[in-house]
Amino acid sequence: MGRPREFDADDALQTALELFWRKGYEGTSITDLTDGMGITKPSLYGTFGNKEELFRAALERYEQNYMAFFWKALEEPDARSVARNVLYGFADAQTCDCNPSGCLGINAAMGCSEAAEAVQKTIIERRTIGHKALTRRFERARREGDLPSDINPEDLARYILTVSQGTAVQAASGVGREEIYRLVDIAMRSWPGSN
Amino acid sequence: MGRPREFDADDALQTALELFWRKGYEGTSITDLTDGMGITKPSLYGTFGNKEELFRAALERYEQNYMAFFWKALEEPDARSVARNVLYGFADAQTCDCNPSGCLGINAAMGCSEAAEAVQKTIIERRTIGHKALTRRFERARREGDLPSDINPEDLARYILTVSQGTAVQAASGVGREEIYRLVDIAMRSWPGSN
DNA sequence: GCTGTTCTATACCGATCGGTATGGAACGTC
DNA sequence: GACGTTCCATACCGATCGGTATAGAACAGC
Repeated sequence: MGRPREFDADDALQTALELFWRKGYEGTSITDLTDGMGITKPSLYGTFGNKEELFRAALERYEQNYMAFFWKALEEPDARSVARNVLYGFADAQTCDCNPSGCLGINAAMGCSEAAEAVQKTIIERRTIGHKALTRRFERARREGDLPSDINPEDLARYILTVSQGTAVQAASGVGREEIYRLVDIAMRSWPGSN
Repeated sequence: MGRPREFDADDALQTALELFWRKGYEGTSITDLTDGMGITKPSLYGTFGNKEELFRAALERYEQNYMAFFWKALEEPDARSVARNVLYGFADAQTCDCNPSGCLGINAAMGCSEAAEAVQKTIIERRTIGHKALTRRFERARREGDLPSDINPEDLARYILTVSQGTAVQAASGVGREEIYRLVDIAMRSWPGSN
């Protein structure tokens, strides 16, 4: 029933995702989106609702397609491997030649006007979810004797994620993968009992 | 000669600095600025040139008034104290109740449109200057036997600055000073010979 | 008090922002 | 082949973007 759409909604969403990733939420205009996706404004609004809904769809796709390593890393047998895989997983995602540099969440949510507060809040919530999951994984490691009992799992998780957010800034400003790898090696030296 | 201006240019610049710090370069509109500074558009343009020049003036003031600790830290006698002072200095600046949260350079330069490319580039250059200065300080420390000779000063400097950029993201998303202090303590454990 | 200069207030500029109304083109169904 | 439905193209909407022209108000020097 009805005329079929002339574009692939999945391809279009992928393009929107990459644009938001590269230029942020407010830095990407509707014209940027329609030009990049190769569709017209009514098609965009008809298919994706509005700019904010499109961004949320892109964010969800981003998490499923590029942040899957994080949840996978939590299944590593020991806490040190979890931390390593998280750090290197972020480093890889942020410096892949086939992706924009840096992190979608950070590029999109920093320094935006009041109009983007809802989007900003959502991204901070997502970060909090990741922090809580990593904290729980480290709590388990401590119960299992995998981490010293004087370690605070919440602080350790925040440290790992903070380094990853820092590498996102580095990557966004053009620092390459090899440099970031070496930096992550140094970060891992802070691991309990490393030296 | 001529009518004297009815506002204090220094106060106005300070207000602009705080607005840019809080909402970024593109996230802060001219109306935000004039409203906050309590002046009209012609006064703003007459005094500061245009938005970009005003931002550059605010950035310079920011570095002089809020980033002075960094250059001071380089004068510490040993490399470990340098690193500690840099990390805690950033943490303090990013989480002071009297300032906006986070870092002006990061809030302003992440995820902006092509229109802000020149500003973005300037901020990245400033970061590079800081990285080079810290690298040279660590090179000196290595020569002085203050750091092991198998340490790469450039990578170590990048690690310290990356953690600080990560804490800027944390602070901007509402994480408090005490949490960031504890995270910095963990980061310092990666220091050569700490454990 | 006049003049020249500098500031401020208002109103305005074209461009772009996110979003939509309208009309015609392309389909599946009957 | 007419019909209802869906999609696309164009043109448009009010609001806001960064920036400015114009005109009057407030001063210093003479």
